[in-house]
Amino acid sequence: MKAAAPNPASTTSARADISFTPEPTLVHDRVIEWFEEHARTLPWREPDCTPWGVMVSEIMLQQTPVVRVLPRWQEWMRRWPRPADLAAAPVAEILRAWDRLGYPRRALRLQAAAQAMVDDHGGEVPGTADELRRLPGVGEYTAAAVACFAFNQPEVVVDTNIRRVHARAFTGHALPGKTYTSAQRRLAHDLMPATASDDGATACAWNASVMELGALICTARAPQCEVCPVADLCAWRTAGSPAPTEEQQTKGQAWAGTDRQVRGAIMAALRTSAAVPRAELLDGLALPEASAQQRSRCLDSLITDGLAAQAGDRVSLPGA
DNA sequence: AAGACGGGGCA
DNA sequence: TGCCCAGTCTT
Repeated sequence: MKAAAPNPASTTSARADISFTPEPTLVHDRVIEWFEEHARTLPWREPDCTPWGVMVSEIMLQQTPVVRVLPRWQEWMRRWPRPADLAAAPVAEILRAWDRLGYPRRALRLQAAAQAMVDDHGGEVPGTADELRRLPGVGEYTAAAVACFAFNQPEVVVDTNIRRVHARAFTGHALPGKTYTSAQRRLAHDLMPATASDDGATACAWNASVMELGALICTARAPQCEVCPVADLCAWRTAGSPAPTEEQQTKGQAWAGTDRQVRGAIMAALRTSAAVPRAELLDGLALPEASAQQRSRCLDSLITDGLAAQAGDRVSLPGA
């Protein structure tokens, strides 16, 4: 596939004055060619996958690795093949089917998004990033990703993998830093292939290819530069592969003893049981270090979030 | 701009 | 143990 020159006039910014090292078109061609040869075969990338299938995959893949998503995605698509199917499903079943993907509020938001599609979009996944962005649980990344991967629209897709590849190949940094800056957004935009000649096909290929390169080769910990198609062009390599600065270190979330751990333990217990007395549920958590107050507070927060329900003394998944 | 929000696998 | 992963939402 032939990549064209970067977008000349798709914005008001004076792109023509910006010069990149390395030359973007060269990187486009190399990375897209690499993708065509080495990309993983994933069900949501198959041509027959519906926009809904793409949407479900994108929500599941927020902060969750592909290998853990695969089996859950297969089951979800079998049980709820259209937005209306998920919208009509009991919340308890959805949370059980979400299993241990983590951040279960994503499952709730996905159902809310499905309901919005039924209410406002004729039961279909909306086809533009602006419409997608208004759905619950759909942020800047997911809106662009679904518009691009399901509807072939040349949106600027930027995830953690893409930020890292950009930081290394074009900015010369080891890591992109914790926050997504306006400078990074502008760089990603300026690096997009032109859309005039091919209706955005190369732009979408570029998005998918850079993401895959970041996931498989240009990884955070130990990048495999030996097999990288643009190693000889990479600004970070050219600079001698400097180590990450203090600023670029990732924050690292604590886990042991946090409310997130306790909430997760409560959800795990609720998924495998019918309604249980509150005290029995909280006392049964295998978390010796969690105080009674913390357990109680976390259960209350889950109820507030709509992830658990209490009727009288008994607690269960919502609607169960 | 920073913090909350799950969970498992790998170095 | 610490770090990382196709982010979003709230303050």
